[in-house]
Amino acid sequence: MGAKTSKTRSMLLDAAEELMRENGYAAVTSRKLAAKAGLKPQLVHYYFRTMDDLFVALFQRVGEFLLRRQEQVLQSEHPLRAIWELSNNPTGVVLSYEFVALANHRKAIRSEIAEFGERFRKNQAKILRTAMERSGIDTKAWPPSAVAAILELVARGLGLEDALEISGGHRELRKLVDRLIEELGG
Amino acid sequence: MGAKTSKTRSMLLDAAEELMRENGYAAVTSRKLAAKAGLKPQLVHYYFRTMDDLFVALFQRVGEFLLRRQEQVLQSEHPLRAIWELSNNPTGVVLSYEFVALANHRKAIRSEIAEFGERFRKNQAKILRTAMERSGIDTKAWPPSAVAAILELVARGLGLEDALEISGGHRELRKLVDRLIEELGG
DNA sequence: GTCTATACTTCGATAGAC
DNA sequence: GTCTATCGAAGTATAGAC
Repeated sequence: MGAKTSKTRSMLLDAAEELMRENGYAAVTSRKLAAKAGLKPQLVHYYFRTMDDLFVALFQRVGEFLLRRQEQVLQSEHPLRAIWELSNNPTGVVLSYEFVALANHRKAIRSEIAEFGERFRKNQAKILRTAMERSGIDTKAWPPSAVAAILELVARGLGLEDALEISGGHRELRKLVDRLIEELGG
Repeated sequence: MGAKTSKTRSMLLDAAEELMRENGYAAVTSRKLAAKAGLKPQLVHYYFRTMDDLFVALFQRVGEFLLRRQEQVLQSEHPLRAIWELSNNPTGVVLSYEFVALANHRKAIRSEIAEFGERFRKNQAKILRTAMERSGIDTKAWPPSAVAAILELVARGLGLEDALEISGGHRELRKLVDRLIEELGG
C-alpha cells in the first residue's frame, strides 16, 4: 500500500477529479485513470485498495478544500454573497452531483457526504445568523438554518441547471437573489 | 429491432428503472438488467440498439408521466402544495439525480433533460402566476418563473438530502415552507 | 418478429518481481 | 516502498438461428 504523501498518489487523485468532472464517475476506472496520469493501471490499486477507497479519498480532499474556503467566507466583507458564489460555482456543482450519484448506492461515500453536508450547513447557518442579526432580520420567522438550506440548495440547483443548459426563470431568479442578498447584507 | 409495443420491452424498462433507483445508473448493464427481468442479456440490444438508447427511452417514459401529473396539479384544490409534493417526492428525486449525473457526460440524455426541464418549469410558472395573482402577491417583485425555480430546486434538494441522510435545517425549512405556502395559497 | 451463440473489449484486483 | 504480469469476471454489441 503506497504512502499517503506520495507524489504519484496525488497525481492519481488529480486525474480522477478531472475524469469525474468531464466524463462522470463511471469513467473513473483504473485503466482510464492510469492512462490520463501516464501510469500503469495496477498502480491505482497500489495506492487505493479498491476504487471505492479512491472515491472516498478524493471526496475528503475536496471536502477539506471547501471547508477552508468556507472559513474565508467568514472573514469576507460580503459573507452572504460569498456564500452564494461558493455554492453556485459551476465546476464545483458538476463534481458534487457526481459524488451524490455515487452516494446513492455506495454506503462509504454516502456517510462521508452526510457528515460533510451537516458540518457545512451548520457553518453556513452560523455565518448567516450573524449577518441577519446585524441587519435586524427576524431570526425566529426566518431561522438561519432554514435560510442557509434554501440559499445553498438554490445556488447549487441553479449551477446544475446551467451545466445542463436549462435556463427557464434564471434571469429573474438571479435578479431576485441579488436583491434579497442586498437587503439582508446591506 | 423489437417492436415498441412489446411486453418484453416494457419489462426491460421497468427493470432498468428499478436498478437505476436502487443501484445507480452504472448498475444498468445489459447483464444485470437481463438477470433482473429473467431474460438473456442480448435481448437488451434487440430492443435498444445501445445502452444510451435505453436511457433515453426510459427518461422519456418518466418525463411523460411527470407532465401528466403536473396537469393534474392544475386542477388540484391546493396547487402550490401539490407542486411542492410533486418535486419533493423522495423516490422521484433519487431517480432524477441519476439522470442528471448521466446527462453530465452523455449529450443525448442532456438534451432530453434540458427540453423536459424547460417545459416543466414553464408550466410550473403558469400555475404559480395564477395562484399568486389570486392571493394578491406582487408578481413584479416576485416573478413567478423565479419563484417556480426556487420552489422546485428547494423541494428537489431537500428530497435529495433526505435520501443522503442529511437533515441540518430540514425541520425549520419544512415549517417555513408550510407557512409560506399557506400565505401564498390561503 | 423474437431471441441466442459468440466475439472481443474493458473491468477490478492480486500475486509476485524489483 | 514501488511497480508489473496476469487472471477471471463483466461489459457492449453483432451476426445469425428460429
